[in-house]
Amino acid sequence: MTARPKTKRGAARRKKILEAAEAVIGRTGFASSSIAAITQEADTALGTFYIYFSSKEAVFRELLMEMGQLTRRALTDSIREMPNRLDAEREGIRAFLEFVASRPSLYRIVEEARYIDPDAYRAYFSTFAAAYKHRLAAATAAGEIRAGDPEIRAWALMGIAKTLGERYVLWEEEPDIDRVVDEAFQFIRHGLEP
Amino acid sequence: MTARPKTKRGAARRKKILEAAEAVIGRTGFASSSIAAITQEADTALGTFYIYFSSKEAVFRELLMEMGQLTRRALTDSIREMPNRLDAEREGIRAFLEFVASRPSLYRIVEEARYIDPDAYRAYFSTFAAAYKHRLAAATAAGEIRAGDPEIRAWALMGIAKTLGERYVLWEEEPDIDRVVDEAFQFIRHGLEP
DNA sequence: ATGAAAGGTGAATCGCGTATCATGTCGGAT
DNA sequence: ATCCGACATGATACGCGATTCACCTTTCAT
Repeated sequence: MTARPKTKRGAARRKKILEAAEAVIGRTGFASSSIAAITQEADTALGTFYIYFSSKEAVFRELLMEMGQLTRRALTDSIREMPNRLDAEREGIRAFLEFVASRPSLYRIVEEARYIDPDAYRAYFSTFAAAYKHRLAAATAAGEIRAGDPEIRAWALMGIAKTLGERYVLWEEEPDIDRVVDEAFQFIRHGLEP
Repeated sequence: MTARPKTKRGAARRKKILEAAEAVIGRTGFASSSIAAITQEADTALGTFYIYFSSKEAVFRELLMEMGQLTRRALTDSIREMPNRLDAEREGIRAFLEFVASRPSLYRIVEEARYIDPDAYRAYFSTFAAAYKHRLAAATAAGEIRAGDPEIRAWALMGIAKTLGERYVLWEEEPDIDRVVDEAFQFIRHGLEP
């Protein structure tokens, strides 16, 4: 019944399966990732999977959560020291693209969530958007950026990041993140500047 | 062997199945759309499906092509009369959002192509990007917009459109397209203006 | 050292959905 | 009116993969 592991052995095994799931699903997509393939990648018997996860969807959901936490952390860490919104935008994009480069599987998993678990997908991005909107509104009030609907802007900016991440990080053998950040930021800066 | 229809009856039947496929796949996603569900929606026997399509992937690919043509047409039609790039940007976004509103299924199908047929998905957007890039480069040369990498800009702008389409058209009961276009365009205009 | 709980196994079950095919029906050319 | 190719049917074969389960092994508290 998908119990939490109660020994270090169990915890290690669970982790191994979770990592294998990330790798396999990230590589071949959700549909073509069989439990057999995942457990094989984890050097584990098939049945063991069901000790820690109730279904394929369940691991998927857990990976989505993980992605959310990691992305959030990467972004807040990169932004924390920035003196104003525009600098924060630039570093936020950089952090995001670097995160995509470091965990490409997780990026693919998030996008595929739209079809596996639409509610979770919506919640995922709506949460990001809400925080983003809040920051943009504060920056507007502080006069750091031009006035404008902070929600629409938040979604537009997320759209830029998502798409550039896919095109210039996932699709590229050797991503040139600095160049992409610089070019994108020129556009965004003028778009937001007072 | 998936022959082209040779009578009007055949052509009508094929079309009926294609439309049913668009509806069903757009509504429930590719994975959970069985041939049975599609043929049922088309008031057709299951086996008839295979007279016109060799597999589920095959209809999917055809729908993707259709979407490409329709989107292209909608965009070029809306842009044709525009005197400059900035006006074209504004009307291009509007046309895209209106197209999403009118054919939501097709939007979902395109995005799901990433997982069903990755090569086709890449080709799809790369083709758009190439044309877009060309236009942005021309506009730069004409002094209509500030200098900047036209390719990165093209992908960034496509990202904005895709994401706003999803959030403010697909997810909204009664999309307020004008408002979204106005807000997004303010941002884009300043981002590109000389 | 021991036994009970936790962890691990993989063959077998089971449901589902793709694709086939043997058997009709239709339509329009002659 | 007849006939032949085009169309249409739906029961069924078939494969695949998720999930289960009866049984075995390891861990660790006592």
